[in-house]
Amino acid sequence: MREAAAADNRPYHHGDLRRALIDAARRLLENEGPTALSLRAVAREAGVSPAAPYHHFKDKGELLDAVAHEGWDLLNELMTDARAKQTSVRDKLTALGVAYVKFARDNPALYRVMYDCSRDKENLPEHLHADNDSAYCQVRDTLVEAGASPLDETELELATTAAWCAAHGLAEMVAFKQFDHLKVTMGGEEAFLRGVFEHMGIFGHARTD
Amino acid sequence: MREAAAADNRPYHHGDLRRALIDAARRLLENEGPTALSLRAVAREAGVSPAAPYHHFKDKGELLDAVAHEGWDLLNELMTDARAKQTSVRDKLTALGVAYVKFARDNPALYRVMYDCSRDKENLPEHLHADNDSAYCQVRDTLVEAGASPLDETELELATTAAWCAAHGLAEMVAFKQFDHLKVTMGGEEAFLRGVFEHMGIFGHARTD
DNA sequence: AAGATGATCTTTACGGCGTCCAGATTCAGA
DNA sequence: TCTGAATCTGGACGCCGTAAAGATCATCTT
Repeated sequence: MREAAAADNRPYHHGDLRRALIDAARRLLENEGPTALSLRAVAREAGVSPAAPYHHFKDKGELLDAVAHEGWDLLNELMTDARAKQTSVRDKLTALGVAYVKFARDNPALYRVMYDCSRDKENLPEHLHADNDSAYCQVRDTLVEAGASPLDETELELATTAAWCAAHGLAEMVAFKQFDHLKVTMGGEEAFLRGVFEHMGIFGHARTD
Repeated sequence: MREAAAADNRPYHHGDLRRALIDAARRLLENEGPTALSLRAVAREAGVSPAAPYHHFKDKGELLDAVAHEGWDLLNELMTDARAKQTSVRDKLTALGVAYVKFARDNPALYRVMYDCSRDKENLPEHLHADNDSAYCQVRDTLVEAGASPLDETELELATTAAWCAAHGLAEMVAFKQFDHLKVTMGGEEAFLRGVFEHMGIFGHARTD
């Protein structure tokens, strides 16, 4: 049986160290925050030497990219679920926005890694627009679904982008605790989030003016 | 003549090192990007030993706070000017938003420092809400100025926050070059920015529905 | 005027970081 | 079984943030 004991399968040499490193990174991220996420700490957490990760990632940035990718995958799943639970288009859009912000609230450190922060990357990963189930594409498709007025390509991209900006901005402000008091004044987080989105362009296409 | 040569006045000991350090930091930030902004590099740039800054700042974070504060001051000035140039309330709001995003585009590294990034601060500085000429207060006051419908306190704060989120989200997406192509399709940056803001809640108060 | 005082700056040092390199170990195919 | 490649370790380098101890210099007291 080798070492394929129970849950952890490490088929050869160390095992799937790449996987183990990503998991260790996410564990550290949750428990210690983004600043604690050094390559050495990840290796330590995974139980290997500081140089071991270099056989699986070109450098620290590539490990963070891998972690970020899993973050995006998780976000996409949550948004897919949130969208599927609603029937009306308007509710779908709101649910997408609320799910986005809640994800950022529940995984602030992971969210930060997803948007780079601290490295000086200049671009977001390409899969955000490419993958069909990506957050971006889901918002865009829902806007198409709404399509009372037939939107041209530029207008559609503009609306999607606007919604994304709104959600991202709100997510960061929530992370910075910019309005914990508003949440209570307005009767809970859900109501608050809906209130902000009402103010913003997620529903821009549905405006009557 | 000592060292009080020509333009640079260092009246005693070294001179106003605190000022020199902040300037050096901003210079590095512009020329080398945020990752290059180490405390040692700043000291080097200012021509002092690595430990010298500790007589003027508690730690690296406090230096960054000082740099960030100047960034906010600059942003506030730009927004004051932009607002003053317009007469109609609607134009004022748009001008505020456009000025905000342009500031972030022109000073991406500084903008990052202002929103922390990389340290795990959990809050934004308090002066953002306290100072009367702050970006936040200017948007809020302009919304009050608009005040066709009398807004209650919560509603006002909500609208201001929504506008801030929108602008911040857009600013970050612009920094990530998420739609350089949209800018050209829509005939320039100005038109693009206005287009996005049209989609968002800066004008939420003016909606007819 | 002279000496004391305290602020400012330098030197040195420590541990942690990202990364590279040389060697050891282990797997896979001939 | 032998060989070569993949994987991991140990050690090293230069950078980082920060602390402590000594040097320098403006200012204050007398």
